[in-house]
Amino acid sequence: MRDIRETAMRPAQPGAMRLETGCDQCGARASNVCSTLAFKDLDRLARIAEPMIFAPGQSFIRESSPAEHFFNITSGTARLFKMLADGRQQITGFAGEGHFLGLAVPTAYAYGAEAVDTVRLCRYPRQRLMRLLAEFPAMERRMLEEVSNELVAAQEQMLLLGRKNARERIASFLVRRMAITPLRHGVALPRIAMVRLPMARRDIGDYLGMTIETVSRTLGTMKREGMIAIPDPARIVIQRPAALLALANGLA
Amino acid sequence: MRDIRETAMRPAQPGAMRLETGCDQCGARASNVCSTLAFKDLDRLARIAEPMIFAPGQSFIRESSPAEHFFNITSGTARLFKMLADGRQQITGFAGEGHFLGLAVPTAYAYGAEAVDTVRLCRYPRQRLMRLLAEFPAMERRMLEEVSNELVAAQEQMLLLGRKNARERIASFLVRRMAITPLRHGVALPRIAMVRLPMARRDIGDYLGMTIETVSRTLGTMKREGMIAIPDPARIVIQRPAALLALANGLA
DNA sequence: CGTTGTGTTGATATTAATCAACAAGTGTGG
DNA sequence: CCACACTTGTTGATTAATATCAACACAACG
Repeated sequence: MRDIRETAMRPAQPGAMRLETGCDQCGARASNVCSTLAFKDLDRLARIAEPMIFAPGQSFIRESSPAEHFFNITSGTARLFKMLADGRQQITGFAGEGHFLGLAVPTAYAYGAEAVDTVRLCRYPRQRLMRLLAEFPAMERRMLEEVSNELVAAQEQMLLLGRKNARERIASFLVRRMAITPLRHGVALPRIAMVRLPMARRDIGDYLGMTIETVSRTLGTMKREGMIAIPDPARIVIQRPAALLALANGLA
Repeated sequence: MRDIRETAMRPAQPGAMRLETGCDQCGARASNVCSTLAFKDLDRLARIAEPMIFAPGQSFIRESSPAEHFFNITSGTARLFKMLADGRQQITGFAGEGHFLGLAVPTAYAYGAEAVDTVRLCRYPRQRLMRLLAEFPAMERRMLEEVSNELVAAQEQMLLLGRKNARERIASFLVRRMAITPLRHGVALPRIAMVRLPMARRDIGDYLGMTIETVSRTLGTMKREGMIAIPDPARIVIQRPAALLALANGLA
């Protein structure tokens, strides 16, 4: 693990500086920590960051362990999960580039985290980061915004888990993923979209509250209906986005 | 709706003042907005508060409507819910005395809110409150804390909805409610506890992702097993708290 | 070239939903 | 005051959806 390098980008507005953290090792960048920090603050933040890299399957947060660190993913996808004693697992979310982990944890982590594919991230000692944060109200506001977004997503997921059937769950998942996939020109609903699924069927099931068999069967049915195509298990082509969206919202 | 009255309590620490908001009309108090505001700040906050009262069943937040207000419940219980077009409903949480509503909403409310029993609350114009907040970092931190707690609860609920069976869901619900009921001396797990359920079976079902029939049947089974007693539909006596807790965590 | 992991598909079991009936409580109007 | 409608909760019978158990195809890998 080598030194972190911080980059000051061209100011979006006069007097404002965009923060970008990354690491020499992986070359990745995350630019969503805070948008209004002074140059010297960037420096102080970067100085306490520890860049790390994790292979697929590696765990980097253990549920219920003391929350000593704060994480900022720079590339790859991680699964965040809660477990029951008998091994039943619920994935509460997937965290990708730019996501924060360890925000909503007063003392102990409320969930575990594992790398889905190769994950690069920057780790910050929690105490030191918190002391820094206290000095930068803008950063605190950015964190509130981030946690709020997560909460909205969590509420949406509760609706899915509590009230949607298998087809609607898969459709909702694909629609959400479609939004995550970077779209050219920011078009909201392209005629045909490709969704990448870096996670295994097991993870999709544990995220949507169903078994791998039901995930597979439901995808198979949609494929037979011409709603989607599956060139390989990790890629889904959305052939009828409008129909999928309607299904996701229980309108079909 | 009359004037709001603000009360300055004896300072917990020198220089710190505890905030308490309430309304003359209902007499209720909520003292958890912020614990470290100067006296003049209390005054400014209280000046923009609008005390309101809602009868059982009344709606005071409509899903997807512009988030123009921020709410602080002073007494009673409200249900927060999301709906699908065909009427399926998921209650994302119950909000009681001291809870904040409308925090995690950038532009539009992500959920609707209705009074379960008689609800008294203080409403704050969002814009004006936000301007005030910007001046009080302590308050912003308190909000982050609140949203974080909600997020942790939401993740716990995802585990429940995605992976627990009917018995485990009901057990988890009762255990959670048990924690909410104020306990004398703060004892964590009393030998016998009483849980009040101000909400109807319909609401419990919509919260736990099951039908009213399954809620009723599951409670009936637990009663027959001697795990709980049901003096009337709105009160549950926990007769074997340890067994209930084990069941809630999937250990039975 | 066997081994292992992943995804798919089929047959069966199980859980909870649905449909239905009814009891008890509540409010209304005559 | 009673008759009535209406709501809520409970329980029973049946159905439907998904889980479970099982087999197998296929790719990756030593």
